[in-house]
Amino acid sequence: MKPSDVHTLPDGVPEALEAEGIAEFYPPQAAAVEAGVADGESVVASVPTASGKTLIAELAMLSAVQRGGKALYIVPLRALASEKKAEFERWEEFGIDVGVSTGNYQSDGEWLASCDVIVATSEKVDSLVRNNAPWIGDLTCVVSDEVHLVDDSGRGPTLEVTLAKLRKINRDLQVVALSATVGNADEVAEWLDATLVESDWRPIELKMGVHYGDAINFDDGSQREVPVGSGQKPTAALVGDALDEEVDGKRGSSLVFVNSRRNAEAAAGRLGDVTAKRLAPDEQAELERLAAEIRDVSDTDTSDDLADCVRRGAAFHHAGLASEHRSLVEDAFRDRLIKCIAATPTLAAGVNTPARRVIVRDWRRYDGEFGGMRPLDVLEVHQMMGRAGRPGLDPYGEAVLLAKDRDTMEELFERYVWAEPEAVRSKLAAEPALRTHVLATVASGFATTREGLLAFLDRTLYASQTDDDDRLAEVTDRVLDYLAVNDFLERDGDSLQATSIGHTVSRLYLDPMSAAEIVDGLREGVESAADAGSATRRSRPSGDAEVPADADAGFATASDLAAEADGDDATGGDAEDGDAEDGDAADGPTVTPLGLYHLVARTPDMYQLYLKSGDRQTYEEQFYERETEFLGHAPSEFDDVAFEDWLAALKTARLLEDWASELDEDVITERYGVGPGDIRGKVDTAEWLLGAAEQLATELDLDGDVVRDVRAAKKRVEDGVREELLELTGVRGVGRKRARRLFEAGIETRTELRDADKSVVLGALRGREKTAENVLRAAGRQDPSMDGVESDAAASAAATAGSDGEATDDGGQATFGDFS
DNA sequence: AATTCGAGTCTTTAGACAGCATGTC
DNA sequence: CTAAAGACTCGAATT
Repeated sequence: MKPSDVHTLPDGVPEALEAEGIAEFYPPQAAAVEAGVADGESVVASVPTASGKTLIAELAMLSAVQRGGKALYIVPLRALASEKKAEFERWEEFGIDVGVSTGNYQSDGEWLASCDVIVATSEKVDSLVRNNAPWIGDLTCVVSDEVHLVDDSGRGPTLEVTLAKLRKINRDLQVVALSATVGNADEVAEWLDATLVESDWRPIELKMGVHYGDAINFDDGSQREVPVGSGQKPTAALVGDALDEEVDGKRGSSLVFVNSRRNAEAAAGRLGDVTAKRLAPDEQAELERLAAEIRDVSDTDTSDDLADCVRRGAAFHHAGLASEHRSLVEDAFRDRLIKCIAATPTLAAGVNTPARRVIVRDWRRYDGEFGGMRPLDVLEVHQMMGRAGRPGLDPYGEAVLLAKDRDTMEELFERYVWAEPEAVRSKLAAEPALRTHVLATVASGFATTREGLLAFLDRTLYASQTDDDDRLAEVTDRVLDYLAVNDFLERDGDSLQATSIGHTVSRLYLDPMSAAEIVDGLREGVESAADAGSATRRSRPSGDAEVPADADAGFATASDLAAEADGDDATGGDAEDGDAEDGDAADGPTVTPLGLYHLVARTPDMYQLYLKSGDRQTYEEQFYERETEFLGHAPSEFDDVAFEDWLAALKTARLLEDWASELDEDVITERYGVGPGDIRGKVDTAEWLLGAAEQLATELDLDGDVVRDVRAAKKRVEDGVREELLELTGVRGVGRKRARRLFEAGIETRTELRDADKSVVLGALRGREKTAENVLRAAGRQDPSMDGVESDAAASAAATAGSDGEATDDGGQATFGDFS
């Protein structure tokens, strides 16, 4: 069967597909067409990665649009949303408009309504449904990519409930679910009333095997000699071997999966030795350029280490990388410039990065709940192995596990090579998942009674998988109690209704538990502010009498210590603000940024930082020093679990405070043991939660000061600056660094900037004319031209002094970058 | 005397969605 | 009930 056999596509599309080289459909694609994907029929396609799933989705969506409909493509990751959008945009010449909607980025709302195909994350779709996006009702076709993720306890329930809601809104909705090969695709198909298309077929052969001794033993019985030199690690031997084998003049790249970030970095460092020896001269030059670009992304150790690997042809990849790092590495690997990536599972789930050889080095991963190292799921290992084989480059892909003895080899064959993937099971019947979805379901009118709610939940995968209806009802009742107690819902006899605040929580996409924590915390903040100066102090354990009872002394000690220890003064100033306000509580707030950061950090919506050894003591001390700033009730220090959580949240809050005190990225990454990507993640989440807190405070009509404090704390974390720079960072083109330099040069407000002496502005911005002109224009200056203006010496001196070490450190690079 | 090597011990441990309204150095 | 790699530490051997 071929594209022109499908008569439901828009004119020209079959020809375009054939022009792309699709002379004949792959067997799973043909099966899907026979099942009616292009005729509006629902289909579940459970097929290996890279076997043409996307085309199945495209056939469904394009034919749906041709019939006058509208299609939605649901992805699990934001990065995949942009990838898919770019892919679908090639249909624009046939009149198909493509839009994206994620938390990060979204096409204009009105345009979205006019789009034919919309790509969005599952959470975003859920949110759009909650907020009654007008176009949801127009959908005729929904594609759910990677549906097997309904098995995920954190995010699976969202996908499940969202699909149920979409199907309820439009009874004739065509659902196309794309899944990795799983143990029970039939159950998924049954749930969605869809035809199942199941296949093991791959366009590129995948050889799976286990390396043991001096050879890879493949599943087809063949062997490949890969001797491990003395003092050499098997991984290095395998990477080198792949690179030495040329097929059509193309050398083999490798992907190595390991179980921790640290292992990824260490392995990449070692593998750099292997790749560096095998680079062509032109590649070396190219890699040097790439390394410089990577180093430029962020001034941190992670960035430097990555650059060092990359210049030798290897790289590591994990969630601690800045997103720019990630895409630079991914792109260079796809362009075959980087020969080998050592990665954590980020890469297995993310954007498409195929390699000739995939090495699953670590097949066990630490799991705290399990209490040790736990073998990875078959599904997960298969996902990694599925990355083997680059279409058009490799005749086959090789996926290799490592065994150090014969027994392990047998076990690995048994456990992964021959094994069927696990069945996917719904995780909906857990309290945290239901808490949020029950509220949303009631708030957006999908159910108005307990029975209606249960009837709706009966449309989920969970219900179709369980025989025990009581369990769901039982958890639902517990959740309803919780929501009623916290005033998110009202129960009147049998009927359920969301309160005004309940609606807000649902709309803001908050976990109700986060909302309850935030509301409690803010209320307490207001009360203690009203309670001028007599902020309640918690009692200390008896041995701690030497800690000054006076708040001012306590803060001074804290900040002095911090400043001394780090050799910079950024923390000091912030604590001083606290001093002034705390000492004069009669007309100042007792709601400090740290208090707010801590409040949002201990919410279930914020992913906690891990307390390392020594951290416990550090943050316990800070707990007592900053005690008055916390909003809400601190747990007793004898309640070990709760207290530790509180301290972990304090660590997160301190990170945010440091960021909002203009501490340099490298200092923060070092102090908290995180990567640049983690800082961005924390800051993003805090921004979102503080934005939600602001709206909750407004909605509850809390004291105006609190709203103002929340907004200021949010702005500070958003821009990464202290209070006094907020006005300057409001100017386009002025971020935390430039604002500080301008401030040091005596320019403190937008007006002062607009009317400032040009030479002072130029000096403060390190003599970069173009930048200075843009900044002045953004500030509203009529004649921003810098022609013939000389840098003011005092201003440029002040600017460099303000950012000391860093100026000498990257000065050369910054100038260099300026010319490009 | 400084440096290197190695055995034994200690420490640490993956990932990442969401509101709203626009733009870093 | 469960692991393993890397970082660190300390002491001995080497240069």
